[in-house]
Amino acid sequence: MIDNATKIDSFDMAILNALQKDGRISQRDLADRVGLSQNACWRRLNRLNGSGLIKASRTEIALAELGFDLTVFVMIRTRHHSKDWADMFRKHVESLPQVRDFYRIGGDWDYLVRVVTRGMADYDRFYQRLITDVDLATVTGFFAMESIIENRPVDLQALQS
Amino acid sequence: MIDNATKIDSFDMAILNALQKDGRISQRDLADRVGLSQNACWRRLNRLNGSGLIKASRTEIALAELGFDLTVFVMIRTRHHSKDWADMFRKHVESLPQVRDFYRIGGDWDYLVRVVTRGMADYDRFYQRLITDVDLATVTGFFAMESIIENRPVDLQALQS
DNA sequence: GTTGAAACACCCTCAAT
DNA sequence: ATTGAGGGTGTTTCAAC
Repeated sequence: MIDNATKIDSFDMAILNALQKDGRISQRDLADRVGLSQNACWRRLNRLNGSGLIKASRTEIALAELGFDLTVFVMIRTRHHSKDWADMFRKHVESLPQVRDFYRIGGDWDYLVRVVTRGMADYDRFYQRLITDVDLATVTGFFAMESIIENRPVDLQALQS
Repeated sequence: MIDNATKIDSFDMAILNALQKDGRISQRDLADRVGLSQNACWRRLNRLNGSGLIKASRTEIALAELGFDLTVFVMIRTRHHSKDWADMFRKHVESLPQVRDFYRIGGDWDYLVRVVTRGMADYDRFYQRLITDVDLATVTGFFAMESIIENRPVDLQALQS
């Protein structure tokens, strides 16, 4: 899906870095920040937009202030390991609106789901729907007491040391 | 921190919903989508920007394509439960660049950290630094085999059923 | 890669309804 | 709440270097 001919240099990295932190930065400020002219920066941005490296731009909402104040990490162990069952289970989990992240993981557990709910009653609605008509071996929820860091941008230019 | 006088109606919810999905949507398209005039939409957007409900706008990068292809959920059990120790531990974890999310959780474990690394060697750098000079009871990593859903917007208007 | 300029789209404000 | 219009800002393209 990514154009492998796309070569990414440190200017591109700086652009992506800045966009991660602030998706609304103006092209003038972006150009200043990375040390390019507005024109050159625009050309690179255009290339990056076409490269597939930029997935989306999202506004982050203070969900807790709107009542979505309970985050739960749900670890799931399944009993079935066929392709068909896995496909069915995926669709089932994707259909639950409280789900924000959904990973297939290795180790003791098979899946990890991060759900954001409007309090415990809403979490229980999620849980009841999760286990309805689906045969799961174990389901355990780890309740977030405090979000210390959420969705922190990755430093693309960090030295590998 | 939130102005409690701010009343949020279904138009505001629709605006926040749209911004979650696309933080770069033009005000014209946004107004069309939520069914308001551009002018009315702008006024609401202004109010929302001042309300604290809008935290940030971030561009999501295809990190795996840039080599950041290993996501690990790290569960941590501590041995110390004083305020001072907790403050020190927080700063320690925040200083590690691979950390994207950091929660204090309830249940069997004390903390959950989501890290994104450039492969296993980079994860091991994180791990070694994590346990250096810090006395942890247990550290277990759950390695993501597949990201099925990542950072899905919350449907603010979903019926509570 | 750079600057500068023109054309266009978008944002913000205001007036009137 | 709405439409419409004007001015300022930001984006995009182009020409020249």
